[in-house]
Amino acid sequence: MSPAPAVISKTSAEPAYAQLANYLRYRIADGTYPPGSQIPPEVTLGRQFNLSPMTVRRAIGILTDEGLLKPLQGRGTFVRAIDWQNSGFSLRPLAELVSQGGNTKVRMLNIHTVKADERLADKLRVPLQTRLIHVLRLLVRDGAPVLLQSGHLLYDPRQPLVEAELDVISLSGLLSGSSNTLVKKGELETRPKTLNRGEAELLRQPEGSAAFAMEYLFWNFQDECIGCGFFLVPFPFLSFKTKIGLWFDAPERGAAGTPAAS
Amino acid sequence: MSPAPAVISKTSAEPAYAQLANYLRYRIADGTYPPGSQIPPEVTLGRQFNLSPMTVRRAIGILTDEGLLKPLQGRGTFVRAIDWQNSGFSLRPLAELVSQGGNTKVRMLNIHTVKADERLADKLRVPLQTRLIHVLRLLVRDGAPVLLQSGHLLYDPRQPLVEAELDVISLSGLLSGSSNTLVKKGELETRPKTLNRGEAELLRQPEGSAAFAMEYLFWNFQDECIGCGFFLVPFPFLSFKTKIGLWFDAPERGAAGTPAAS
DNA sequence: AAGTGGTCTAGACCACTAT
DNA sequence: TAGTGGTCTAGACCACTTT
Repeated sequence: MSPAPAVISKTSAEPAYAQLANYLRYRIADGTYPPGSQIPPEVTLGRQFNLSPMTVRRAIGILTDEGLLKPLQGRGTFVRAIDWQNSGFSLRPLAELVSQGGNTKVRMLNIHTVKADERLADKLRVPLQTRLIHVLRLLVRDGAPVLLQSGHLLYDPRQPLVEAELDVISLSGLLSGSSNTLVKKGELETRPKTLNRGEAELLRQPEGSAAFAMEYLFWNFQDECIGCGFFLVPFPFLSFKTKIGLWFDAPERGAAGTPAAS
Repeated sequence: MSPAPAVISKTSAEPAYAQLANYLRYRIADGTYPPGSQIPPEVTLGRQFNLSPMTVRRAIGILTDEGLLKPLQGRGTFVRAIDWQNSGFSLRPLAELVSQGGNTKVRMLNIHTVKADERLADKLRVPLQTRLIHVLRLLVRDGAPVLLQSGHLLYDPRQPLVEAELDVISLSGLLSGSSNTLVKKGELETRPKTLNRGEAELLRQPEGSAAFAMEYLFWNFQDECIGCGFFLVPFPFLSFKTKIGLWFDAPERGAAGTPAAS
C-alpha cells in the first residue's frame, strides 16, 4: 500500500536507469499505476530516488519504447493500455529454422541459368531476357524436408558465383546474420498458402496442406535488386508468436522494486 | 569523397541527436561506413559537430536500437551487416483489418454459454465445467466476410457482460488499442491453415483455400486468463510485410547529412 | 597507458498545457 | 504563472580493450 522505500542501489551492477525502469514496470504490473493513470512527474521521481533528470528520463524512455508509457509534453506521463498494434512477430523462429545446426542440411535440387521473363524482369527491375540464376533448394532437418526455397539471382559475369556466395545471398546469410556485406536492404512478405502437387511432394506433405509462403526481395549498396524468391514452410515446422503487456510476476505491493538490493 | 562540412543546425526544428543519427545513417547507406567498419569514436564526433557526449550517445543509441550499429565497450562502434533476425512483422495490418471503419461491420453469428471441456479448462486454467461464453463472429468489409473469430470468455456473474465489453475483450479493443484497462498481458500465435468446409462457407472462400489462423490468449491484472480464441483470415485480406536495412535514397557523397539546413 | 564505450551529475533553457 | 516533458551542456568517473 505504501509507496515503498524504493531505494536505488548505486553500487548494484544494474544501472540506475534500469532499476528505475524496473521499479516503474512493477508498479504498473501490480496496479499501482493502472492503464490511463499518470505516473509521478520526472522531477518528483528524481527527488524521490536521488537521480538526475537525464537518468530519470532514460528510464521513462525505455518504458516508452516498450509501449508502456506515453509522455505528453506539458501534461504528464501516462500509462498506456496494452494493444497489439506496436508489437509484431519476430523472425527469430525462421532464422532458427535455417540456422544449419548439426542435423540440418541443404539439398540443392536444381541450379541453372534462365532468362528473365516479364514477371521477373519487372520484379528485379532488369531488362527482359537478362541472364539470371535460378536456384531450387530444400532444407532438410533430421531427415525431413522443412523448407523449400526457390530463388532468382542476378548473374554477374564479373563476379563468378561460388556456392558459398549463393548461400550468403539466400538462406543462412540474411536470416542468421552472418557477415553479409553485400545487401543494403530487403523486403519480406508472408502469406498462407495451400501446397500444390509438386510442392507437397518435395516437402513430403499431403497435397492441399497449409504452409507459410514468404516472398523476399533484396538490394545491394548500388540500389540494384540482386535477388528475389520465396520460401515455403509447411505448418508444423514454423509458427510466429508474440507476447504483449507485462510478462513477469508482479511483487507484493510495498516490496522494493528490484530484487537486487544493497 | 570528403568528409563533408556536415554541420548540425542548432536552430533546426529537428533535434541535434536526430540530425546526427540521420547523418550517420546516410553515411552508412552511401558506403562511407560499410558493414563491418568502425565509425568515428564518440569524442571525435562530439568535437566534429560541437555536441556534448550525451547528445552523441543518443544518436548512436538510436542507430543501435535500429540494428545498424553495434557498440563494443573498449573497442569502438561498428556497422552491422543487415539481417532479418531482429526484425519482425508488424501487427498493424491486422489492426487495420479490424479497425471497424465505415464499411466494416461485425456480424454476431452465435453467442451462448458453454461449460469448459478438457481442452478449454487447460487453456484458461480453470476447473472443468466452468461456465464460459462462446462467441462466433464474422467481420464483414464492403459486404465481404474477411475475418472469422471464435472466442471463449470467462463468465463472471459479478460483472454482467455487455456487448461493448465483449468487443473490448476481443477484436477492436486489443488490436486497435482502445482504452482497454482490463488486460495485463496477451499472447498471439499465427500459423497457416487450410479452410475446412464450414469455415470456407462462412468466409465465402473455396474449400481448401489458405488462411492465417491466429490463436490468442489474454490475462487480466489478477493474472487470471480471461479469454482465448482464434481469428481466421483468408489470404487476400491479410499479409505481413517487413523491411530491413536502409530504406531511403542515399544522397550524393559530400552533401550535408540532412536536407534541413540552417 | 591510451583509447574506447557506459553511466551519471547538476544544472540550463525551451515548448507546451493547464489554471 | 506554474507545472510538465524535451533538449542539451560540460564535465566526471568507471569498465573494458588494445598496445
